[in-house]
Amino acid sequence: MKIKMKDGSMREASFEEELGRNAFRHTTAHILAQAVKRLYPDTKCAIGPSIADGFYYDFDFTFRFSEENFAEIEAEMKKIVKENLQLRHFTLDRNRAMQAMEEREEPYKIELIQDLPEEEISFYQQGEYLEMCAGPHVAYTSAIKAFKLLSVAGAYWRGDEKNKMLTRVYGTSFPKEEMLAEHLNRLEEAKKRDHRKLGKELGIFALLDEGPGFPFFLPKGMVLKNILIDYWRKLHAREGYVEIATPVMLERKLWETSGHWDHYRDNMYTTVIDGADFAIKPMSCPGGMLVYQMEPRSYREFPMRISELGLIHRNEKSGTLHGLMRVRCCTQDDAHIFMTPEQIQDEIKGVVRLIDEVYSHFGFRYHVELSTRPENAIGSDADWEMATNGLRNALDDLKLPYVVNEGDGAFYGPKIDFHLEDSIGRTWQCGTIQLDFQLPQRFEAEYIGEDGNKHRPIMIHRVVFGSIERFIGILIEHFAGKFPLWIAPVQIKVLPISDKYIDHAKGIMRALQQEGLRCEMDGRDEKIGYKIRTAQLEKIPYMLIVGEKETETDSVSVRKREEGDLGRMGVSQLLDMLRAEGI
RNA sequence: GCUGGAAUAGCGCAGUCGGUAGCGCAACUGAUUCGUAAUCAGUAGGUCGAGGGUUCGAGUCCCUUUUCCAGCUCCA
Repeated sequence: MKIKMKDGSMREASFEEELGRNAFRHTTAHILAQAVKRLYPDTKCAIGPSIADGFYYDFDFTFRFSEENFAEIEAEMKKIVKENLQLRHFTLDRNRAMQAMEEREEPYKIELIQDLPEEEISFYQQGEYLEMCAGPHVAYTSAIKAFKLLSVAGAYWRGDEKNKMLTRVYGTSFPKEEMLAEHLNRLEEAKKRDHRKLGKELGIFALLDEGPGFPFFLPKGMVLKNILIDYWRKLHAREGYVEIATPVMLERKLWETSGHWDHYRDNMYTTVIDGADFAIKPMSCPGGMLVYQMEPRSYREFPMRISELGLIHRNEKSGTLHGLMRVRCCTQDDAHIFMTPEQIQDEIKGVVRLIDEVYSHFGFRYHVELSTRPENAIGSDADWEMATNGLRNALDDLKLPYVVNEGDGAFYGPKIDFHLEDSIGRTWQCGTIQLDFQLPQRFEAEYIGEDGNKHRPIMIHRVVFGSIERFIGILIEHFAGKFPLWIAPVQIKVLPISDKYIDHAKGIMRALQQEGLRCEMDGRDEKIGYKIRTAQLEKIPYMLIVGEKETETDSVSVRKREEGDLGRMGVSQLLDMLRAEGI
């Protein structure tokens, strides 16, 4: 494909390359806008970029727009493609650009021009349609062979909730019909992995009207949660952490000292006890500080790694809740590390390695972001710079690629975030490492240094899972509910062929339970095919079929979730096989 | 929180023009005793999310509200 760049030059790029794909989708967005203007000339256009899997365009319609309008627009878009319009690129100086947009009565474009620094403003024109746009674009509209409008939603003008809400139309496009069909199919498949659907089907968790955003963990979910916690405790003991638990609810004065009462008030649940204000903790750090403060501390204790599985509550806005991924109450696998300035680099690196070990263990791919000072920050510029550099240097030392998120840090310090992907490619922050100079200062924390003088410790907040709830959500989608043996809530189901073999089946089940395996039996009066079907739908890793032959020879027929029938074997042979897989 | 959509049996869904709620699976009972993804028959199950209104009559129309879904904003 030929691509027309902003500077007027032409480049060759295929759809497989980001440049080509973005130009392709971006051009489709222009075709959408052109069709909309033809059909509903009073509509005002805002912006229409390409995104990961397609494109969108924000419009200000004069009527109630809905998906029912899609057919009409898609028909008009097809016409525009067929007309094979050339995309002409040119620039206008600020005055003429302004004039052109005023003539066309495009108030959003005018606002954009006012904020643009350039003197020469880039435009693309296709047929009668003129768009102020930095491009790049494909050369002719006929390149867009396959496209589809997907959904419509509200979006604030310039992403600011104080601004007017516009109507965003999402769509996608491909050079071939088959590619579009394949993409739509993939979206359907992804929906089947949705942790909210699977979490319900597999009996892992529930969200009820009585507790919006407060998940109920069902027996199988609790098994999963406890396995993750066991794994986590083992790792942290190995890494030299000590574990504490601090109260869920603490007095207002503590939150005033920590700064949360001023900076996090809207998100905290509060109550009154004996006339005093209390807040349910939205994070565990202030409680952790109190533990640090209980005794005089020495540099000899450093680095002091104190972990806590903290049950935290945050009053998240109703519209932001999302299954287990975004909840109002969750368990953070928190830890606070107190140290000397010299220990910063090594400690951060240690935590990064730990997080990498855990994510790799589950087979996750992740990306790292460094978030810098936000607007509502507390603390001096110098502290922020030192803290930010500390994180940056550690990442550079480890040669870990990362993107910088300007202004996205916590109010008390910068952070490194680890993001994991869900089934449809949305990413969720899980692990985070935050360097904090503020809290030790606010609590006037101290330690006695080698020189015998008092010093202020440096503090790291860090989580590996992030929230265990969110991590479980990611796990469900990552494995599509087919958990590996070691975390499967039910590892084995024994299926007697008829009730004549129930006694033998029960014996097998008990023997495996004695070995610490999570094992159930399906003793219903059903045919074996039906029991297998049920167990497969429950996504249980191993099924043991027990009938006449097995009872006579004291064996089991093993069926594996993915591979099917593995043949007959004795229980000890089965155990060897399971141990080799990891249980 | 904002914009738009949705809510009917445990789950997945149908319900026409406003006329007294149905299907499949699951559950339960009985028959069946079976070899790697659904045996057959029967039974029971619903203040149609909640509250108000219009009407002779509301699952259906109107208002309020709760929750969920998509996106925005915000965030682990």
